[in-house]
Amino acid sequence: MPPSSRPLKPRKRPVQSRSAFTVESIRDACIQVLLAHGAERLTTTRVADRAGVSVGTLYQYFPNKQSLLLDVLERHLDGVVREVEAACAATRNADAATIAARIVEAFFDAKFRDADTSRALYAIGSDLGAPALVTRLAQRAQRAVGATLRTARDRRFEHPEMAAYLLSTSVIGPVQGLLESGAPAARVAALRHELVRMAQAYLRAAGARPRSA
Amino acid sequence: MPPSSRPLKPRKRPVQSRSAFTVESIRDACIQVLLAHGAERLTTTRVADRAGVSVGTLYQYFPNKQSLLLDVLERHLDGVVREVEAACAATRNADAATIAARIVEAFFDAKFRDADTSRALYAIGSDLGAPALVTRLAQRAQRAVGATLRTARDRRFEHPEMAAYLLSTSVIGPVQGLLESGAPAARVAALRHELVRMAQAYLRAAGARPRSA
DNA sequence: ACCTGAACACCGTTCAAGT
DNA sequence: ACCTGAACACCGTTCAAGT
Repeated sequence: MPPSSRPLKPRKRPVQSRSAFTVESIRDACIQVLLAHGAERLTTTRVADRAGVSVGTLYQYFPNKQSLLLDVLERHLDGVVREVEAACAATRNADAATIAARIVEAFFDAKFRDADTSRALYAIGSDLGAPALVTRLAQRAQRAVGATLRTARDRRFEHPEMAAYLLSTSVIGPVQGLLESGAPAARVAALRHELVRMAQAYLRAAGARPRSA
Repeated sequence: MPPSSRPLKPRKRPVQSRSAFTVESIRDACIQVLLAHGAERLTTTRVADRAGVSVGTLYQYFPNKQSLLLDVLERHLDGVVREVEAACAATRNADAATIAARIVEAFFDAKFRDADTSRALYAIGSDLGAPALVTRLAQRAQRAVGATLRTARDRRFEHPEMAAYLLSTSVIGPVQGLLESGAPAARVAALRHELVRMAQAYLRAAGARPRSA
């Protein structure tokens, strides 16, 4: 059946604790299969096998393959956004340079903490539905960033949302490229530092000093 | 058969002119189906139907579905890179701000010239093999950018390749976000302008003035 | 409540037969 | 040289039957 013709969300919620364990093992198996076989070899049967259940069980909790992949992707991205939000909360009222550095570093580090998984999950990014999810989570990050930018003690931004958008999204490409190419740690570290410089340079250019022009 | 177990490149080359037409119509049909039905409804039979040929014919020129998608994606990206390369060639020996502006604008405009197609093609980005292709073309762009940065009349860069990498990749995220969200033209224009500012601010920070410190 | 796995439909790919 | 389309294998999804 065409997977896009049905609602994707209404996956069943586990009621008993043994099934909560089942669902979690299916998610784990999904990532493992993704890492071991790649996205195109990822089969619902294979995931179920690896999880030690039958396909039927998988379909009791995930209405289709895509919803499983999106669920796994969402959990990953949610963790990343959570760390960005924490960085924002922690740098309120700091100067713009510090804010820029902490935010960029938070995103960067969250992505590279488990680089293999991050990389494998990019493979999901195409399935229709993923863009929407990514957009939604990106907006959450932008809200946090924008709110913090407004508190910068040494800068006043005319369009904090736009600055937040650029700050949040400009990191994506460089990071994605590093993950995909499997760059060595030294290069990763160098680019992390360079990204911070870029973010700071941008905020310096985009925000005016509040008192003295 | 698993699509990843066989070499993907050796697709047949058309010899007679009528078959050259056939191949081109298959490529066109592929984009049309992508736009009309989306990536997950894109079926080799559907593409062949739309192209007015049989599936068998499609498989004479493309060893499998993925190679067709990659071919279409490659043509698109190649065009984009070509425009970036042209912008680089045209701004040699200009000042860093001009170089930054022309390069960012070239990429931006190439992507938004046919925004629908650009957006639809992101759906391919996942198929294993696409990351490699994207990486390869991104490197081509970076070489061009790096070479031009070295000629900037008012700046001297310690690591022109790194600056080129950041300049090239930092545009990807913002543009992708705009395409996916279908942002209105006004917002697109505003962000285009802001991206230029960011690129310029970064080059100012990353490159030293040659004579007077 | 939860699990199983054979059965069904659809799609990628092939190949013997045509022009 | 090029094209056709029925045939085959594999995978997503379902559902009747089990505990």
